[in-house]
Amino acid sequence: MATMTAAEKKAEAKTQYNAFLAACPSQQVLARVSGKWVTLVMSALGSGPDCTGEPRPMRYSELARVLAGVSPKMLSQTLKSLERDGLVTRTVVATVPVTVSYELTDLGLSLHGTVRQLKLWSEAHRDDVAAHQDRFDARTIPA
Amino acid sequence: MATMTAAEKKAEAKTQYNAFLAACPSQQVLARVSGKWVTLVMSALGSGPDCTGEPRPMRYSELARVLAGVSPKMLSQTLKSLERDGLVTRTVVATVPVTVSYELTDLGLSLHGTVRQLKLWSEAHRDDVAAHQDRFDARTIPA
DNA sequence: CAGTATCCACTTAGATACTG
DNA sequence: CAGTATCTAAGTGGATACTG
Repeated sequence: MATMTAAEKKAEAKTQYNAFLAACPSQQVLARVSGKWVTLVMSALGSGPDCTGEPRPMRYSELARVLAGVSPKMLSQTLKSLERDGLVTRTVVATVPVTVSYELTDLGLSLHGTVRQLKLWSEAHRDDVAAHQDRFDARTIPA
Repeated sequence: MATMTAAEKKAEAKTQYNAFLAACPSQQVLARVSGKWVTLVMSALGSGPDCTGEPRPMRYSELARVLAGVSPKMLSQTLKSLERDGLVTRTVVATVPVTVSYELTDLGLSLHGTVRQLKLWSEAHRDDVAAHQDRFDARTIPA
């Protein structure tokens, strides 16, 4: 039906693009890393509670304390996805009550290192960005 | 009122944490970069339509064509936020009808380079991650 | 051409309460 | 201690129609 051709072509183009999007490596990492808590969990695990130390394993409750404000749901969800991706290990010690500790894998550590690069960029350019924002807002809002 | 103390302490801790979160540089870049279209726009502008060329300016409609499936709303919104952050420039040429072109700034180019690192990590480790996911799912789902 | 305006759908995160 | 279950709020992206 010729009447559908335009819409069909559009839909098809979009499907193809979504496929490309889904396959795009940078999109995948970005999606993984951009969850609200994932970088914070990885930071805690990768640099200690104060983000300035050595990588070390931490327990669930310790993470919950360090990441003040995280709900059990989000912490659990975040840790599970990181475990699924092979970025952290989950170790259960059969004490009573049970003890669970989480630790970055080598893979997780390497991603942490890469994300650190982004962080360094941010620290290096945050003033730049803020200045641009101010100028932009000054030009657009007051009108 | 003593009955509110626990809730108050919790709220305060959360406020403090949100402040930390807001101040955390890596969170800021992540938030900026993780919009669905921002890396795609930056890629198009930074590597040409096929992601393998040189940085060059592109027009609104050209971006809309290359990023098949993007709505005018999202493209406009994405470009505006990138412009606000000083990552792209918006140039209006007073032809008729009007012509607008967008181009990465040096700042935008440098962020593009940093994000490229993430992309390289992803390409290097995607099989690793997929393998972990498969093993994880195999262990958890079939139970 | 280069957007803006409006309305809707979906995903994501948080609060809260309960369990092995 | 280490979570799970449920419900709700909020933010984010999409479809569509219209404008300077």
